[in-house]
Formats: sequence, structure tokens, C-alpha cells
Amino acid sequence: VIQINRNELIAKLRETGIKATPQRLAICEEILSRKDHPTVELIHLSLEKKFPTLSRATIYKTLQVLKKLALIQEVESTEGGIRFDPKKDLHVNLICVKCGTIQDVTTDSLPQLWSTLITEIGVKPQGQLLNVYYTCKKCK
Amino acid sequence: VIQINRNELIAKLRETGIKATPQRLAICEEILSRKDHPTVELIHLSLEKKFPTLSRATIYKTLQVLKKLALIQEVESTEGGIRFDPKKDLHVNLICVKCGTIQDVTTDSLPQLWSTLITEIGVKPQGQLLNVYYTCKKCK
DNA sequence: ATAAGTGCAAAACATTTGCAGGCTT
DNA sequence: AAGCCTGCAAATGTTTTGCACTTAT
Repeated sequence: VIQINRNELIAKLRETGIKATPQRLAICEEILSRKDHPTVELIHLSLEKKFPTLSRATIYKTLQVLKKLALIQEVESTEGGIRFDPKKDLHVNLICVKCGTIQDVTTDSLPQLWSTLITEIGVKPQGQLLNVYYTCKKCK
Repeated sequence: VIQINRNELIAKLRETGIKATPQRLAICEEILSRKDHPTVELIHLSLEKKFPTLSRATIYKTLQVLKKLALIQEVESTEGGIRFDPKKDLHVNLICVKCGTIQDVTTDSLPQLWSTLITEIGVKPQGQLLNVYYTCKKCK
């Protein structure tokens, strides 16, 4: 799992000539720390108290930066825009088909199973996305 | 793999009180037969010769019908809109990170590997999406 | 005959871009 | 001080919706 603290994050940004502004740090930390996979709208909601003028454009631009740094990837499009996933180790997104919430799951054997599969397919993966759709307890 | 011919498709539609119009059949057959995972734009391009007045709205509406019938699912959002995947048996989408083309892959052991994983996670899946990102030969 | 579908145009929504002023380095 | 960043507004692009007309049953 990518665990990155504020200082490492700032260092990583500066390495690439990217400035560590308060908005940008807040957006990064928000995405990298959340367990769900927020849309731009949800990120905006979370940060508007702290940054009343924060614009969606800034969030979009920051997401592009994070994608370039390979710290996040897009999860999927649903109603209400793309969702983002901090690039963690191999995991499965458990997605409720009713309410749309996303939960990360791993199992002990996942790495082994996945590596078997990749070897069979015979490609060099640069990433993967594993979604399982189900109905969560609340929605049943 | 869902293999459905014209008559089965018509029957399936009528069962649900959905009319089998030429446009609708063409859209269904286009999506269900293609090996890639077209966007609305691409479907429109393919069919505009045969149906010069075919509107994007009709395609969107047909996609909603197909989703309700569970014949397709959304694959992922990229530049240029959502892509659609005929609901086949378990398979992996091999997605080129450069050119965006998608190719389906299966392996002999995939069903076994997947079922092991699902058992461990302990949910009743209603579907899944397995994407592997790589760089295809052309783009290397 | 009836109910549902098509396709146009407009509305709603999501994302990107240009640019003037502000902040990080 | 220089250059990158923010956030507004406008542009672009995607998806949905309303409605009059047409078509499948």
C-alpha cells in the first residue's frame, strides 16, 4: 500500500518541479487517505469549508498531476463523474450496485492468484483494476 | 459467452415488452458482436450509413435498455465517453494505456482462480470487471 | 388502436482551457 | 524575481430529457 506522508508528498512534488500549494496538498491528502473513491464533486464538498474558493478546475488539474505521478488511477465512471483510486497494492473494489459505495478488499491469496493469471496471459501489466459488483448489506 | 442471434434477441426484447425496431436491433447487434468496446460515438459512426438519421439519443436510450436486460455493462470512462462491454463470461480486458484499444482475454485457469478469490472475499457477486493495463505492440 | 420508439432540439451535467492576478520557490 | 498555480468564466464535450411524429405490435 502506498503510504505517503505530508513531507514525502512535498518532496515528491518538488522533485518534478511541481509546487506544493495548500490546495494541492489538501486535495492529494484527501484522495490518498480516503477509503472510498471520491468523485471530483465529493472532494470539493470535503474541502470547501477549509478552502471556500477552491474551484473544481483546480481539482481536475491536480488530478492530472497525480495521474502523471502515478499516485492515483481512475476507477470507473458512474452517475456523477469519474471516481479515483489511490494506487495501492493489488486489491479488489467491492462496488454496491445499488448505492455505488466502493470498499477495498484484499485476501492473502490474491497476489498469488493474480500473478498466476498474468503469467498465463503473458503481458507486462502497468496496472490493473479489479471490480466486483454486489449488493451491500444496507441495500438488501 | 453470451451468443445471441437475431431471433433470440427479438424474443428477449418482446418478453419484456420492448419493441424490436430496426435501429434498436442494429445497435444491439453492433455492440454484442464487436470485439472492442465501442463508445456511443463509435457505434454511431458504424451505423450512420445504414441509418442516416440515427441519433445519439436513440443509442443512449438503447444502451439503457440493454443494461436493464443485463446484456451489457459499462467498462470504463476514458477520453471520449463510456465504453460498453457485452456481458460475456469471465474475461480480462487488456487495455493499452497509449492508444486505448481493448482486447478480451481468457485463460483456462481464470474461472478457477476467480472462484477461489470470490470464496475468500465472501460475497455473492453480480458481476465483475477485470482490467489489465499494458502497452500494446503497436505502441511500443 | 395502442403503446412504445425515434430523432430533433434544448437542457443538464462533466471536463477542459485561457487568462489575470496571486503564491511558492 | 520568475514561473508556476489558482479560480473565475467560457468553451467543449457527454448524457439526459421533452415532445411531436412515426412505427411495431
